[in-house]
Amino acid sequence: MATRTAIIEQIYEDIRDKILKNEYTPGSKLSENSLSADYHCSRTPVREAIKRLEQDGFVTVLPQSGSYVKELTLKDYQHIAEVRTYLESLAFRLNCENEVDITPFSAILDAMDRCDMDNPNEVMTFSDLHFQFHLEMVKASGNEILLTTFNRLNLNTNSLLFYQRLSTQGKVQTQEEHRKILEFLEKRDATRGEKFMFAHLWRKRNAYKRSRV
Amino acid sequence: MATRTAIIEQIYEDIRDKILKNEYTPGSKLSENSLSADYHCSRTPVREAIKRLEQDGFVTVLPQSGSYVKELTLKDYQHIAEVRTYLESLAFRLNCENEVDITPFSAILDAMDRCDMDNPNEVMTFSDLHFQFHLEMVKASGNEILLTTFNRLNLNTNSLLFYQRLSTQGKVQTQEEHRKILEFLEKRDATRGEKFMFAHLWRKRNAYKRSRV
DNA sequence: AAGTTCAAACTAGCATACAAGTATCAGCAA
DNA sequence: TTGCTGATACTTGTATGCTAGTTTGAACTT
Repeated sequence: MATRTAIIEQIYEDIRDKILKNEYTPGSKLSENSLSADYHCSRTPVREAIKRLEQDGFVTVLPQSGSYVKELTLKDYQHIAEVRTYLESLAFRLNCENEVDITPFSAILDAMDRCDMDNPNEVMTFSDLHFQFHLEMVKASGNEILLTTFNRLNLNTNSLLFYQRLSTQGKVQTQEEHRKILEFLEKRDATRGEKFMFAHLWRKRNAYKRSRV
Repeated sequence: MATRTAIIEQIYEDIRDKILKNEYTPGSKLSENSLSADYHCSRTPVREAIKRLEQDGFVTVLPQSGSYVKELTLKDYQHIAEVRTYLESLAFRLNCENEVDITPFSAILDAMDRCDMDNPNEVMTFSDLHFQFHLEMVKASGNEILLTTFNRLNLNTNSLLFYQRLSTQGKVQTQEEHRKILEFLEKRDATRGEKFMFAHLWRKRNAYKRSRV
């Protein structure tokens, strides 16, 4: 049975995906009326979906006026990268403590290795898998609150965080780092592994910071 | 002008406060009908407030059945403490980078020093100031996303995190650590300061973990 | 022609009505 | 007495109507 309340969830995800895919561009308006027409439902579920999007930082609501897709600045990206760095460092530490199985992680890395970086489609796959890897790290931690916090962290950033290194060379370096992270995880070396994980992510943060000009 | 939409905000905060004050005990039901009667409004704003409470982890909504105040387990407290540790460590590092002024922090610590731990009221004040200190650390970082993330981190935990050390002895130790944190902050020693901040918070996390029996 | 004003149209906030799923409890059977 | 069943009352989910704030643009003034 698809529960009835799933309608809101569905609208939420659909709008969010369209924002992530840039079908709704930053600054564009999200009208309750037109959206309810699009989804063949009343304004109520649309309204609740928009409220959630606002909560999660995708949308800005101006009272009595309208809802607009939020524009993220480079500074926002930097801030998100900062928080992500720390959340994922925590995830790594917890995974060491819990002695998680690394085979699922290895599987993802293997799949990433098989991607041909001269094929745009596979570059996309590579990026998706890359995100999967990091998400899996958080999921495996067994800390639900950490996972929720991570998921809420405006995933707009995926594009910028992970669609960056497109070249075969970039792939090799990224993968080397990922393998090393897994090595530390296998050895349950929380201290050094966390340091490495931190550096892996913080570098990207610094890139945002520098590019502010 | 008090904007009209403030109604939802007001209901949200009121219910949240009542949950924090234990006026609504964990497991108890939050009926849209009775709440809308309490607040002399329709179900719509109440509904949106409850949806926000659900998002923020205070309430569990069972479809077509009802909303209930979430019961937090010791494990939840541990998980929250873990995430807080890392978020505040980040805050400390950013404050070092930004070379923030430490006087507001000192002021809070001074006020804490003046609390008489034999007077229950002042113990309460001490706890509030304690939370203020940590919140200020996050606010000063200038990372809005970090602040939002921190604020959402179910503040139920305050009671357990900060109402713990009630004795004069506990106060002294806590304050010593806080002063040391400020010293590191003043010296802009991100590396060692962050380590100390981490230890300061992680100890509490370990206390939760141990007490699981 | 440019700026201002005011009214009309549009937007979301809120109230209310109805639909549909869930829980409860009385009545019955074993 | 205990366990089951079914009807009823109650809950939230969704639709819709009305209100009030916001925006827009055309007419008017300067």
